[in-house]
Amino acid sequence: MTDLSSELFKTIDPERRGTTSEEVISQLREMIHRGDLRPGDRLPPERDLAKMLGVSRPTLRAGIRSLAAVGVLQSRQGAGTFVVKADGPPSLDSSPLRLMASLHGFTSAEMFEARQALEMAVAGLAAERATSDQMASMSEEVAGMFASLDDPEQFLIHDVRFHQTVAAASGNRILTSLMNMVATILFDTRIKTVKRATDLKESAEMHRHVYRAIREHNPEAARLAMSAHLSKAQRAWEAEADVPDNGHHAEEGNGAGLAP
Amino acid sequence: MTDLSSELFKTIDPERRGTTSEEVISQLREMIHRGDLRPGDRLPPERDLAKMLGVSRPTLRAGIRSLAAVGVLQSRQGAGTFVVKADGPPSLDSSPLRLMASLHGFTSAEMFEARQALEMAVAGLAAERATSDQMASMSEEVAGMFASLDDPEQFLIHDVRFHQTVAAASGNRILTSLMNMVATILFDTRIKTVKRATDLKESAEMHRHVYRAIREHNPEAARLAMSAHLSKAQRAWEAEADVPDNGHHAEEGNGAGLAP
DNA sequence: TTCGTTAAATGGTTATACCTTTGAGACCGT
DNA sequence: ACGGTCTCAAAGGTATAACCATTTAACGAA
Repeated sequence: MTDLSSELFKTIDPERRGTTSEEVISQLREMIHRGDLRPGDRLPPERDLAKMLGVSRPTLRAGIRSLAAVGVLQSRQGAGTFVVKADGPPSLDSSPLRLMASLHGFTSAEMFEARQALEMAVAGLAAERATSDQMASMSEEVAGMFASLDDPEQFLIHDVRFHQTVAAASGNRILTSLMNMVATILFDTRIKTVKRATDLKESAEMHRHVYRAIREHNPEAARLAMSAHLSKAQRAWEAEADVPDNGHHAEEGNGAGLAP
Repeated sequence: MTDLSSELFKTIDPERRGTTSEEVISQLREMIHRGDLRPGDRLPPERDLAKMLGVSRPTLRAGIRSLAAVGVLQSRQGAGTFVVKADGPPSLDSSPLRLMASLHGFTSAEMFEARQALEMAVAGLAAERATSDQMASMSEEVAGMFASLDDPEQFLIHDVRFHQTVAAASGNRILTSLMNMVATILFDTRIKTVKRATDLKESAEMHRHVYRAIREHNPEAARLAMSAHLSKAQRAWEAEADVPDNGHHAEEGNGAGLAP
């Protein structure tokens, strides 16, 4: 089975029973899966844990570091190593995606499109499930946008919070995580675009349309409103950044790079 | 700006200029962003690279390990450390998501829903952009399914390949990666379900509907066909696994856990 | 030429020592 | 008795050095 899996997917060889540090990773993952380690828990000191697992401290540290790199563990010098706290919306680290964007030369257009797809899905679900509290939060953020038409930075804060509220209202934390992952990467870009934005009012209006569709429990309308909003945002960015629309799967260099 | 970002997103403190190993990670990321390191390239030996960066070998290894954990680098004993090759569809490691599923108690329902949303988006895009070659591949896989109605494992292979072909045809590698990430997690589940599947013919038919919609360049039809297919698949799994449908955002324990 | 052997290169592991930060308890002054 | 400061143990971070295991390729014998 696992062999079949490795043929079809490029998975990172689980349970290879090969290197020692991979064994450590497996052990720690087991502890988490079994529930021995719960969010917020503190791991035993490295020196002790190393003895328990029968490995040297550097090897243990290698395993811990791998888990820390993917956002599962977090080490604080002098304090200890903790299982990451699960408060609020869970968040996947976006640096892997960021690196992959550099490696494969992802274009901003692709990023925007991915975000649009995710936000549309999330908006549709939110229209089906949003609680009145969540809708109230959305309304507040929209109001905040209208109140910050002359303060781009403040506007952006309400903007982001609105989208996160919608995501939360979707009730699907996986889609929420993925959306945040992509949105985080586009954030740096947005903060620059918004600075000189001249159409904040229109943007606020479009957010209001999304909110209304969700309030009306109209998924399709919510999807369309969200789509329109993001398309507009993308066009605004492209116009400002002077980036030619080079089709969908651009394979030329990364002229429209993502990193500053 | 970065401060603002850390308030809104839970990002892993970039550029903290704090610990040495983080500095190493930044350096390596810079090299990749700048293009000094390209996919498939081999890094200098650890001993040399450590001297170049002015750090000790364990510290350098810590940085390398972090990057390897997120799938950017890959070390092979005796051979060297390489920047991951970018052939075929790029793939994000799914273990972070897997771990997060355990930590937060994600339900299979959420996983299915996320997959459905991603596959729908991808199918819609594929209907707009699929080349004739890609459509030919899809057709082949569908034919393969019909030819394997009595061989569940073989059927599943064609099934997976069909979905990957559709994803590739979407022209969006980010959505493709995210989709694979979620699909990988559900794979183990599916391989068990399919074994005793009695409705392979119906499943093949539904795949054919997706294919036809894409061939007709009808995005909406493709989305709906894909949605129908996955809904059916989910219901089949739920029925077989005897998992009660506990609403959308189930917050009770993880009775319908993902790991075996 | 071809195949097997061997040796150098390279990542993986261990051991040990020391530094830096953290956090809490002891201590002292008010 | 209260509060602030100090000190020190604990814990993670880094460095050095040595050795192991695997891979690769060069080398030599058939």
